[in-house]
Amino acid sequence: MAARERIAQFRDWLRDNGLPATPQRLAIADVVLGATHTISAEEITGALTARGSTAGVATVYRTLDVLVSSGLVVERNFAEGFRRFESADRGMPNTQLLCTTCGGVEAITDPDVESLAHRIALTSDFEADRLRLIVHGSCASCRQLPSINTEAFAEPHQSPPPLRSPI
Amino acid sequence: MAARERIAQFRDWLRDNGLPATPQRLAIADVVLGATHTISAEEITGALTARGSTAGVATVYRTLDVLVSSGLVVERNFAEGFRRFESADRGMPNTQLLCTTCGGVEAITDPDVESLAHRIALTSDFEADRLRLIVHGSCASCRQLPSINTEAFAEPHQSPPPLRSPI
DNA sequence: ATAAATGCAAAGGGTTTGCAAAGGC
DNA sequence: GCCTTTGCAAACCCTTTGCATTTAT
Repeated sequence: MAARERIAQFRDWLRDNGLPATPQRLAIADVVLGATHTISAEEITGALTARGSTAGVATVYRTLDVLVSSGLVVERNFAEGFRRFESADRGMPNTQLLCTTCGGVEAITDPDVESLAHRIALTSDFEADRLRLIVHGSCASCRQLPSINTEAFAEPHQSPPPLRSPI
Repeated sequence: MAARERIAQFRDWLRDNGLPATPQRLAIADVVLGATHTISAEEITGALTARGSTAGVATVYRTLDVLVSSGLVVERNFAEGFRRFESADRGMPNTQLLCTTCGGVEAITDPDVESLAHRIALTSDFEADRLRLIVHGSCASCRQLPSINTEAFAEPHQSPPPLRSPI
């Protein structure tokens, strides 16, 4: 598993941001980044005690915030009444944000898209193969420059317009 | 406005199910079904007091359950720490299930797609306009044709490699 | 008349916060 | 040693539940 590398990345990120690499943080990162699936705050504390180390509930939540800030972990909400967390290293872009003004495309990865699509496919007795969420709208740059041309930045802030028409 | 018709529908649904059409229920239905956007439980109580009528918090939540059961209202979760509700009548298809075998297209509407897209757009500082979830895969009919494969993971279609294996 | 809904307040569950003590850099 | 983190518990927020009272049919 690349979990060890990712923990190193977390340690580096902490150092680069002047944050202490406490044993609790590393242990929590180890649990979350090493989990095969999503994991809840409660499950994290359980996994910690199971491996000998411990961390208070507050510390778990605060560390999760740090992990999400570092970009190594993503939060996933299944409307269960609590949140789940998962390593952010899985998945290639499944979502495209298409700016109708500048034609830019931002490809992002969001695990919830996979979950939702899978759930919908199940409901419709459909076997999902590959999927994509397409969102048309206005990117931040175009909204902040209502009348001014987008040449404020030498280069277009995104790729050329999409080749394939949505639908 | 069609809101009045929908309230009549709610009243009918209550009668058909032997449930009393209390003034609180009708008032709450009026607020939710008449709202232009999503609305939270707190906003509902606020709107009620603003129009003279009142309803306890518990009644609001219990009535929301009833409204969702009737199918006239859908719950939407934006991971804000609380829930939002919306009239279920707006919703043109936002999801397409494309069968790569027969080329068939099934268009469906799922409120969660809207919720998810809005959440993603928020995170990316993107203003969503219109959106669509596209799922490529195999429809039920086409999967039953090769009767040798029960279904499970017997032998997945060797078609183009999936962008990512469904969860 | 009767079964159900309401309101109030208290409980509930996940998450956050305040503050003294502990610890990384 | 300074500044941040930790741990504990209380506080918080949204939501649900218990129970006496009110109400629709």
